[in-house]
Amino acid sequence: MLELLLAERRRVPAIASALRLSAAQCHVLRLLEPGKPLAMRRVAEALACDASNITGIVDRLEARGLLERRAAAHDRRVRVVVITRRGATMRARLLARLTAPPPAIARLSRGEQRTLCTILRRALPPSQRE
Amino acid sequence: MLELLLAERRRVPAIASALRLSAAQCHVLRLLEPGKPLAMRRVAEALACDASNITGIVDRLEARGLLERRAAAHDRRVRVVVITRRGATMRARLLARLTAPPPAIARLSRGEQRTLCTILRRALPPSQRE
DNA sequence: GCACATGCTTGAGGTTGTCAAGTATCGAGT
DNA sequence: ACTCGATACTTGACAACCTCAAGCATGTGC
Repeated sequence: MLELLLAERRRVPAIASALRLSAAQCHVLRLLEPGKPLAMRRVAEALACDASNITGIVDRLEARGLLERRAAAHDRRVRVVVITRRGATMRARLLARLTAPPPAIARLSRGEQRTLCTILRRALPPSQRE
Repeated sequence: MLELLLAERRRVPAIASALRLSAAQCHVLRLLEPGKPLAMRRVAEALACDASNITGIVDRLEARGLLERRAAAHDRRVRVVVITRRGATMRARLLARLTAPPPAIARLSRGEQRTLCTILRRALPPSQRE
């Protein structure tokens, strides 16, 4: 019944292409809080895809100067990824558009939005609460 | 805030690959109610992508015997797509899994599920109500 | 030190997506 | 009837994403 709501799925690629990004690149940028390096392994887990995939995605983001690869101090096998200044401003623009309520939500009343929020928050596993 | 809930996005590809399908192929199958031919143009609109894309997707679904291309009676330019018997059973299995409540929803109480339903239903444009 | 696991990269192969160009058909205006 | 423009589909070239298998460097446990 409500899986129809997943028609919202089109929104992410649309926002992405407006910023000259792809959906996968958006997810990586979203993960990278400025100043917080992240091992590529963690990125692969977050995207739930093969590690070899991340190599290419990070390659393209790095080529555009949005992030950097660095060596990890504790383990020389792992490469961490850090967002650059340019990447951070891009990320801010991205997040602004992602969190802007889509038209489907805007159609709801203020009260409905609030109850929707609290219900959905309860549906999230406790680890992911922000 | 609740765009985090779109982490559910991973569910469709997962269900798809379990049935040896891809996400795009799932969407096409979902569109094709048995006995109701659909012009490829309409499929492209529903998927919000280029028409040339549909050619390949339909090619692969047709090669697996899940649907058929036919000529349209009223306009010889258009090709309509019809789901086959095999495609219909595949579609039934697909829909069963898609509409099954994901774990995030199952965590909610019965009453919360009901109010969630009614709110989301109001968020859908009236044309899409089922 | 050795065997094994782990993190990343590379290469091949398949699917999805874009765009541009081409063919066939339709519809309207002349 | 004829032409012109729009529409429906296909094809080809190219890029991105995805998986798998293989390879290299590094850590870890015996």
